[in-house]
Amino acid sequence: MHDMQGGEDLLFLTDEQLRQGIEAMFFAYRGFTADPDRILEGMAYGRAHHRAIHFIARAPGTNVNNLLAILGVTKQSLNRVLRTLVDDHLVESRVGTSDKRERHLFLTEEGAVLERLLSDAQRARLRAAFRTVGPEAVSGFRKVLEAMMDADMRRKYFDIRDSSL
Amino acid sequence: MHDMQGGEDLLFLTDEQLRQGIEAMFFAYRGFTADPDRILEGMAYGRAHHRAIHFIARAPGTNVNNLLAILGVTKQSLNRVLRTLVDDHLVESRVGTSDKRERHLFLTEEGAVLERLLSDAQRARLRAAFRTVGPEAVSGFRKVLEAMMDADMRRKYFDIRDSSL
DNA sequence: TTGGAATGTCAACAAAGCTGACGTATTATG
DNA sequence: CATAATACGTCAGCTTTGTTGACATTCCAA
Repeated sequence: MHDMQGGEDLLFLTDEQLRQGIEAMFFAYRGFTADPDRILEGMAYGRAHHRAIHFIARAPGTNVNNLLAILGVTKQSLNRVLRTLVDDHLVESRVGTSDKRERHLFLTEEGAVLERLLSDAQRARLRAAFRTVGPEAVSGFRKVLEAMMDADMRRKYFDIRDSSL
Repeated sequence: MHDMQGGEDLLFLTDEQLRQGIEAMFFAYRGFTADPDRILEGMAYGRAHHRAIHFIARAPGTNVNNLLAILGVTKQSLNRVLRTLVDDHLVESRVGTSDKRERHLFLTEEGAVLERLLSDAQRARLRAAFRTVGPEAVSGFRKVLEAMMDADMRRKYFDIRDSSL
């Protein structure tokens, strides 16, 4: 009994291949967060602080509502994180100019230092991985991740992406 | 002033590209867990239960220590999850045959039903993404994820992968 | 027979999510 | 102008999932 189909084109969608994809995501995400986690343990901060710092660095002057939408948490949860960062002078919260109800968020010098420390570690891992596999594979990696996002998250991802070109 | 280098080969490692990779991982992981999370909310289970169920389904008869190593949590944390699953008759814990200190873990019929429900949902999302981008991109996706793992996790990933062929 | 391994369990705690309720500016709107 | 809606902050309490530390049991192996 020989193969009826083209092989590669159909076989890559078997349940087994999909399960391997699932496990790859699981293990890779652990590696992805491992270095920043290590840096933050001991400090009074965690992964939630890292995420906030990352997106404030990425979109300086963003307001709380926007950050809320990107992070996908409640304002109470974000506020707890943001409060410690503001108290510790890593983040500055400025009253809005056009709309004074809004707060615009910026990293302080000190905040930018921590941000760089964290993102250097995370980028180093990604850079090593990217270098190992080559640009072709990286392109595929990005395509799959983008296709995997929820539609509204994909919109936000491209928003941030396109606003920093 | 014209380009001195090949472009693609060096540009794909700019900090901007790496940051986009980081954000792609963040948003994609959210999508990756969204469907199982939705299914589990309302039941008394969470993501931790899903992970345990997944790897027990994947390696039936695995012992606690092995599961501990794969999941990367403490035995106390795993035990809490495992206990509820055993109490609810989703997981069976059999005393080891060769080494009676060990417990071998299996899904019950009922457990297998839930496992299928969860993994069908998760696989459906991955399948859709994979179909959208094509086998070439999927291959790149897998390569990058594997390169991103910690060395010991990569070993475990391949162990599981190769044991179910 | 004795030390170490595998497992289970108790207690206490922390990080980070959640809901609900409420207060206070500020802006928008009828 | 009065009122509604928005943006933000905060209090209280709860859940999930992780952590340490301590201790008991069972069993394998030297």
